Amino acid sequence: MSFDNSLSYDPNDPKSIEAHARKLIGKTLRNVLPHAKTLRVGSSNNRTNKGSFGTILEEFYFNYKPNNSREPDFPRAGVELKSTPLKKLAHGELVPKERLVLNMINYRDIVEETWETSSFTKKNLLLLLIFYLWQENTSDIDYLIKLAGLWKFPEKDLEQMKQDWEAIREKVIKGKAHEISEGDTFYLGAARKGHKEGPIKYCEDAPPAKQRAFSLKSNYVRFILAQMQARQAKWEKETGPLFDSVDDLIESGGIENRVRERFSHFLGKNIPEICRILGLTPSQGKSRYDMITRGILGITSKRIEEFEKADIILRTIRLKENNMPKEAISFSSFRIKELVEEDWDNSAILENLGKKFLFVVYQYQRPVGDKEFNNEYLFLRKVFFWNMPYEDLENVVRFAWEKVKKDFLLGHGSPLKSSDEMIIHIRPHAKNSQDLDVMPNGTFTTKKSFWLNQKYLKQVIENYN
DNA sequence: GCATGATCATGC
DNA sequence: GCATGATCATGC
Repeated sequence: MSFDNSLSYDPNDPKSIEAHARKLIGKTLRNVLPHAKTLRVGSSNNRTNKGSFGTILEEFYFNYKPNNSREPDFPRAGVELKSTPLKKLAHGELVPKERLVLNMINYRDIVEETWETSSFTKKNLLLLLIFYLWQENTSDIDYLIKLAGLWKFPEKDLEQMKQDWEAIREKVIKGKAHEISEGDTFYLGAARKGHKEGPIKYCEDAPPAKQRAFSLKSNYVRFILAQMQARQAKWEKETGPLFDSVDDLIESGGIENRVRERFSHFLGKNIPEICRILGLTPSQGKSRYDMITRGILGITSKRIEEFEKADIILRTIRLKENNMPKEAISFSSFRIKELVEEDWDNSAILENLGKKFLFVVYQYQRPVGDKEFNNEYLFLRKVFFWNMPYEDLENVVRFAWEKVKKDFLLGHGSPLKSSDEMIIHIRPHAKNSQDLDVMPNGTFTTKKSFWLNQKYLKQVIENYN
């Protein structure tokens, strides 16, 4: 399979594929594909403009040629794309219109396979599901896409599916493929599927059997739908938007302009004044300045929808008069055992530091002789997007990470100091000193995380103008 | 006064 | 109960 170079997502990364898929929610293929009307799908000698929803989606939205490979659709990410119709019941409830067909059953191959090595598990363990609302007399490009997201089967369901798969395999081994019926199994069914040539001969001594495909029964699809709807509802509850509507986005000129605009009214103001304008009372929590920053963005104590989608990390920094950040910046605590198993390319720190940051910088300006870091003296100074230069990541952070990994394996609990001047350092990040993590040698140490060095941050902020 | 270790309030 | 996004505390 070949991928377009100019993809607007990373086909090797499940999260990126999912993010691309989620942009479809609330839209139709016609909305997202400018030339949808004239699209012609299929191979060159078999082109048609009556492509089904799934083929149009694959070929023109995800930009790869549909295939019959035994690999998942996104082989490096291990993600299999499936789109499936919903229908609306009289009282408005959305339910799956049909079972979800997965891969074809190959009667000759399955007898040689085990569940673990099967073409089924190779292909279908991580699904990207796109649910669209089917409507009568409507062309595929006009179906409204209701839901999109990754789906992983719960472990106990996989166990049942394994048993179902084995039951189907048993029948084939006994030469009874022609007797297979959907009632044989529980979650994973063997659905009759296509094949105009009629029953196929798969074994000398057995009667020919109809072609079948592994499928999820429609009530199982209903369960998936409910789970994904719940996840979507939770997400909506926990996130707030920067824009109320398309018009709002167009008028304000996109995320970057909206962010500048929101902060511009507050630049140069001190904390008490910002809080007065916003009607906020600063909390006692250590993340109080983060909350004020979110207040300026118009989204209090909620995740920001557009930042989540664009993978932007928002960080608030307080500078002292000499431009030195008062504190370093922390990342999530890691599990040492996971860190030492990582390669650089899939390391958590590379993933984090590879992202785009929005730095919101406040600075103290204290009257001469006053040593108090009082909110009165803290002013909003700079707001800017930043991402770490490639050379810093590859020439410094990479070696820092290698040292950390090596030292943890040798049993050192605090492998990298900020005085090592390697951009990042390791420090405790825990509830308290009893909140522990396990070292490779079995001893315990306080949970740790990576932190961005203050000196490095000072340079980054000074370099921005 | 900085570097390092320890910990907090909050939201889910 | 844990992660988040930070700040607080202390020893050198």
